[in-house]
Amino acid sequence: MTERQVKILKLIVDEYVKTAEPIGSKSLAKQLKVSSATIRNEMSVLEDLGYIEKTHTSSGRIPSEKGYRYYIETVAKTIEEDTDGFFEFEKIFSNKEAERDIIIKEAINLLSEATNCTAISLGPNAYNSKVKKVQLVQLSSTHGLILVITNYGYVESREINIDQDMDVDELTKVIDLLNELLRDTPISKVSEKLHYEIEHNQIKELLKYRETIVDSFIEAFSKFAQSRYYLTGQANMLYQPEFNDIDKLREFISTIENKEIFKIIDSEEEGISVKIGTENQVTTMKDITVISSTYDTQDGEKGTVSLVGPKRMDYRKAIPLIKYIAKHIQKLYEEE
Amino acid sequence: MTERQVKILKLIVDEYVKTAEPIGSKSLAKQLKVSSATIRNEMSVLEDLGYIEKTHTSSGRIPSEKGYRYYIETVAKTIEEDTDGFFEFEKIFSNKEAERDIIIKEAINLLSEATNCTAISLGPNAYNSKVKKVQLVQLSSTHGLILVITNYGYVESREINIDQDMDVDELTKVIDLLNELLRDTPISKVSEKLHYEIEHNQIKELLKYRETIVDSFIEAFSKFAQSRYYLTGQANMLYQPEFNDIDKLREFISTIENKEIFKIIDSEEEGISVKIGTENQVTTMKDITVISSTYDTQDGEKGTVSLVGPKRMDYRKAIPLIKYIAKHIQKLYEEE
DNA sequence: ATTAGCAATGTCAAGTTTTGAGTGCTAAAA
DNA sequence: TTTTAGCACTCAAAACTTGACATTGCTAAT
Repeated sequence: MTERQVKILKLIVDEYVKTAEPIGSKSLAKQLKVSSATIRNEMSVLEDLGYIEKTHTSSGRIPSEKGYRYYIETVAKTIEEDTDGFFEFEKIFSNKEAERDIIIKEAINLLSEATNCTAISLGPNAYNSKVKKVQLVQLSSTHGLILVITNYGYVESREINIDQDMDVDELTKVIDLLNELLRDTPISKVSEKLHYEIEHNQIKELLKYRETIVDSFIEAFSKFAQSRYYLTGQANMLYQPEFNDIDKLREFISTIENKEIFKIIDSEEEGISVKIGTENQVTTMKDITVISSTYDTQDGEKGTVSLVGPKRMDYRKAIPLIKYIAKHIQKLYEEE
Repeated sequence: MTERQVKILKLIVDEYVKTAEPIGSKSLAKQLKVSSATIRNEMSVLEDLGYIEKTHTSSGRIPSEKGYRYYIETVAKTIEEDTDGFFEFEKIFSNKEAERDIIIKEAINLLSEATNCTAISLGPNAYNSKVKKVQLVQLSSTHGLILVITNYGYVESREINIDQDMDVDELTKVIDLLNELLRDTPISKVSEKLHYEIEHNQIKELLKYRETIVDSFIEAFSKFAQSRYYLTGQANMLYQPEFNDIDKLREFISTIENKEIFKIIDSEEEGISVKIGTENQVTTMKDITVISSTYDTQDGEKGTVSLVGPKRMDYRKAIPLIKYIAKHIQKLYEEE
């Protein structure tokens, strides 16, 4: 590919991303100061090489998947440090007061709005997080609140009734025992461990409260099991011209709701990954691009930030943005 | 209106709800065992009375807003105790283990699915709930977790750093003090109260921790301020034929996202309310029906369950359903 | 009061024409 | 050798035409 051909490919991608219309030779001629005939010749070469394609014999060209791929590899990567216009995001991440989960949600919301795509945050698989502390807070003589706190600082609560025949001091002892027993136990192992201990009668005290306290704890733990994800902005996609066809939209939404994207997002790949169209193995996503970036928590866990949208996506904006967000979420975990 | 005319109106509504197509005289003739000409005469009367209308000169009839209104007042109200087919809902509400919020969410999800409309739950305005307890849980020598628990059992948490120069015993005292000071204070008044006490130097101890603890508390409180609502099922609306026109859909979604419906839902009306089309004062909702029902909590607070969808809605199903759900949510509060 | 019959009306789907943006090729110009 | 002007050709999208169809309103007969 000559330098000029690269330039033309670049322009085609940029323009097509903006307008969603096939690009003709005339419009490029103006920008490159050559005649449209010259552009046509070059386009013909680019088409033979597979970087662009026609929607029909006499239409302008649109980028092919290979074209996007090339664009991303060469063009987008060179501008990755361009964090201009990230002002709104800076504001979100510089808020030292707010809780991490809230900050992440806000960033994901803004990401979706800024790109008109669906944004997804897949938190570190909470199922693997560990118990830091369990606690009983007494609310009244008959009510209490069981709290479970993990090493990521997540809190789950369950209300319980305190029967009259329960002695508060004794309850406290049980909690202390549970704390001792469960500290640093992965959430996924809690249920197993409790049942084991109870069955082997190691802790007679627990038995007495089986029905109430222990079961409530297990309930609270199981909430963590649903891995923490946050998905937003399907409605923003309404404004993408590719979804003027409502059936496409329906298909897309149902793909998302069926959790099919998670197969793609939840991959093992490190760092940033861009899957364009058929590069996603799922057939319903042949016109969809998924960009995701992983981040590491302090504990060797991984989380993911992803963006799902049409192939015709503003990669130039989206890729640096996702890198930026992943980096900052990771920072949030480091500061802990 | 003669009895037969009522019968025809009823059939038109039922049929139109099912098919979304204008109803002609022929199809009704079969069911009523009279000729189509007779039906046409009757239809003509119904049209003069304003209960039905034509989409164009030679089309079948569709119900007008007045027609729906009549249908709801007479037909739907008589079948309100019909709780057949609520099996799935019974299952959700009979789960005594799950937390109230979870049950409500599940019910709202199912409501949206069962009706293909958007469902909204507007919880009792948490801003009016009261502080039941504040608590500090120490996680490590340098970290703590501040917890605020309200009379509805909601928990909000904020992590804080514990500086070395903070004495843990002293911290506990501060918490005790805060507990004493804030118990039963409406959330909305907390910030005000704290600032007042601090400025008037009533509690010198607080001053010292202003930056960290007190501010963290205020943060945690402010989370309650966003009144708790849960909105779901916009995607289900994709399957309503009225939204085959994507612009209508866009308009609808943006109405919802702009929180305009809350103006309508959050009304003072008691019990169930059905607003059809232009009965909603918002112009963008002239083709939309909103059904809502309030429920009471034990504390004289009110919550709302609502359903937003096209005017052509299955009122026969939706109205009893919403009544049923509101009733059961109210029960959840009573059992507390 | 009901019905059969029929002209009139407007939608929808299918087919046709027109328009215009865009291409590919060729031959001349640079 | 590269670039360009010119022109015939292609196809999609928009505009228009047509005919089939459902449905109405009316009239006159039952």
